[in-house]
Amino acid sequence: MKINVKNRELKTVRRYLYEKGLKHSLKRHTIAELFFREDKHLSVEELYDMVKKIDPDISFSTVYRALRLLEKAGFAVSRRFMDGVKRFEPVHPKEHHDHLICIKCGKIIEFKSKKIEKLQKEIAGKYNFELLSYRLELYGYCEDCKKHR
Amino acid sequence: MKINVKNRELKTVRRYLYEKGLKHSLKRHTIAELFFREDKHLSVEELYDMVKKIDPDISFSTVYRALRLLEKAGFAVSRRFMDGVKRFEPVHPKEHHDHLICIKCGKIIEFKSKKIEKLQKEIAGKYNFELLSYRLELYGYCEDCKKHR
DNA sequence: CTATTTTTGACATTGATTTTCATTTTCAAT
DNA sequence: ATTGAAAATGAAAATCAATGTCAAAAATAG
Repeated sequence: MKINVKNRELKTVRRYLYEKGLKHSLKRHTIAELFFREDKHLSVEELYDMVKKIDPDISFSTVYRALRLLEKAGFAVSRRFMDGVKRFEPVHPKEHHDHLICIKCGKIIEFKSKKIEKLQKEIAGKYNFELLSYRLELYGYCEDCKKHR
Repeated sequence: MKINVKNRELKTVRRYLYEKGLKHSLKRHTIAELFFREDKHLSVEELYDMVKKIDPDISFSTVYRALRLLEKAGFAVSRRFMDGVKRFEPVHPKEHHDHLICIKCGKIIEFKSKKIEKLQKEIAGKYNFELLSYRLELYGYCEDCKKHR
């Protein structure tokens, strides 16, 4: 039996809003649903362009604020890759992961490596750092793009 | 006998400028000297603030352009950490390195790990990526800051 | 020293992000 | 269903870092 991740996320979002005394609107719902469905790294701009096709009356501001809200609530995290643009991705109840980024087509692939994590902890320990988070990004040409460049 | 890194860098910068038909100005010299002397990750803003104390007649533009020039010439590289601000660091004739960043005081420590690099190559290979560059940043509290937080 | 070319400073522009504020919508209590 | 208080929304403005423009100033070759 398959769990419907998207609906579970949306229910939790609704509960969060309720607990915080915030309101649940159709527009917010549309945005969050699409965001969870896509389940990718998206900039405000990118998500806005997709949202527009579903409901042209949703403004950039609303998409922007919805993503900030999702982030504050812990349903999304944001990061900037080398282009300097902030991108959001849904947070899943899954482990930390890192990114392979194609510098030609922009494709982003997630991966994880326990071995690398272990080495990172060792390094932090060596410098007496209290390690809280980290980012590892690998840049290059993806399988498709390295053929035609 | 200690090698004067700073002067070696400046000589090379001067030669680079000459080869490119560019001019060597006192202001450029002041900026580059300070940049190499500090030998840290600095934003244009940060370097500008330091430069001002030496020569208040140097403008932000000039510092900005000097750093871009150093970057183009290969004497500096730039990157953005999580605060989204571009920072430059002098390039030394040494290997790739990564960063430990204190989220309280902003201190940046460099480190390298051959083991991690090897694992990265393996991962890129697994996804048929042609790996060109990468960044690894570890965030947390440094030795000093974890005491007083 | 002078002519030519580059550099500089001040300001303008860009592009992304964030804030403002007047208006509209939501939601709980009637 | 109506209403009133609080929150959400859209459009526009403000912000902020990064970058571009251009007339005036400075550097270098001759």
